[in-house]
Amino acid sequence: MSMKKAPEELRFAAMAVDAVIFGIVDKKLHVLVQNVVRPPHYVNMPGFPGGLIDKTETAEDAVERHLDEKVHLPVKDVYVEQLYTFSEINRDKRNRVISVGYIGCVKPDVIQAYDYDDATWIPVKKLGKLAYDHDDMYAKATARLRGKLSYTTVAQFLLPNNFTLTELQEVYEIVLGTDLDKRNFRKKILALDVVKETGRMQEGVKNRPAALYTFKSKTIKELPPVV
Amino acid sequence: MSMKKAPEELRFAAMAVDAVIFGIVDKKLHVLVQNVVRPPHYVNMPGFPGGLIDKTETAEDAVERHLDEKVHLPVKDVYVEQLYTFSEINRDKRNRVISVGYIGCVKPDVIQAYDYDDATWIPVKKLGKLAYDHDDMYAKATARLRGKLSYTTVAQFLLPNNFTLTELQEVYEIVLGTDLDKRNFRKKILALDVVKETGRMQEGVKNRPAALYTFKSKTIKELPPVV
DNA sequence: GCAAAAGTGTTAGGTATACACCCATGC
DNA sequence: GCATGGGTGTATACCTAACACTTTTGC
Repeated sequence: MSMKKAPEELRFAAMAVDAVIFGIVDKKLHVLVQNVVRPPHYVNMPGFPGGLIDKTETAEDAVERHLDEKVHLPVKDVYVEQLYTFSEINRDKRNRVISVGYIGCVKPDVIQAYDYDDATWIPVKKLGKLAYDHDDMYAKATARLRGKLSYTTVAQFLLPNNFTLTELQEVYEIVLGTDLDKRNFRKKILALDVVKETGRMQEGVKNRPAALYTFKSKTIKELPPVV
Repeated sequence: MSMKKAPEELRFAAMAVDAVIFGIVDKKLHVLVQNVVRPPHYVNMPGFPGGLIDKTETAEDAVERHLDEKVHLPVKDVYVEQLYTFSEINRDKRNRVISVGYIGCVKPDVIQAYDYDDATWIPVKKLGKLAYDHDDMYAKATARLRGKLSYTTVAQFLLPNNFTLTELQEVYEIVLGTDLDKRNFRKKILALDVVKETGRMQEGVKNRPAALYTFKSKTIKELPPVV
């Protein structure tokens, strides 16, 4: 079956996707940005990676392709979900572009091994003015991330497969910006029955080694509020 | 300033909006549907109202315009928020159309006064197969409505400005599909401090008249879970 | 033996749940 | 006076929050 184009006068806009990819490095929340080169309005301003949707793709396909092509992040390394669609008429000052925004999370080992010059992981506290309407996109993205963290098991996509309960707690503290009580956090998370002990221990640490845990399910699950 | 079109080969898709509008009639949750006439695939199948985004509009503008034009629901009568963007390649079998879905809520008096033949409020329990991917859209829409009801003051958009606490409780029961305890519900909702007594009472009821309440704020607010 | 992080329980306060009867009104 | 829905309080179980010391390891 062949898909026809809509009549020309209806196709005034290009469709794009953009992705706000989060990750934790050095106990700080980071996002992946790339300089935008789109004269005359946005030259060397950081923005979130993205690009146009192709006629053979869904938006989900497009975001995966652009993450791979533009910033060398293969699909398998990133959890993505749709965030919000941005359609302000002048959001891209050159042409009308409507963009479907996504959020994503990557595990720390992916960031550690990240080796691509044209994109940068920057701590969210150091984010300045971004290209297009990406400031707005960032605001929606962090709000979503915080919500998801409390009510789902997204934390698993910001951690290695095996992690200590302290590391898990730190994910919550870093993203939510609050300190949590160690004993209460452990009681809560264990009661939720989403993680299990691997039986293995931390190695090569210069203090008492912690037990390593893993999420029982590899997929995101809804939860009663963790925090 | 004039907005250029993107190059022709990038503009393969038309952009649309669709809106799942909820309302309560006779203590049952209803949605507004309209028969789709789009031969050869969708003829006289119910679908949610919507239409194309125009080059001078944002998606939000478009959804408001189409609700007004296609189903005679003026903006002022409906609370709308963006839901999700649907981009499956064959979601509209004739042309490539990407649609930004919205959910909306209207107050019962709007439905009571509703007088337009080309659209119908139907009880959600009677929804059958819908046009396009609107089944999927409906699933996302109800899930969102349930979430919003528990964590925000959306209920205000499904009720008259003045309502009894029993009516408020019924909104929760109808949408969430659960029975709630009257005393506990009242304690909870009053503790949240979002409604206030108007000082007025129900009139013309054949039993003890209930006190009328109103929401303190006309806009949606986040809440700790009501239910 | 010291520095560093791991691991572990109890108490008190507050919140959620379960539950039943009297009240005001119209007819 | 009866039918209808309005309005109210208490006791218990559960959950949350606050809080400090001992353990294990590397150096």
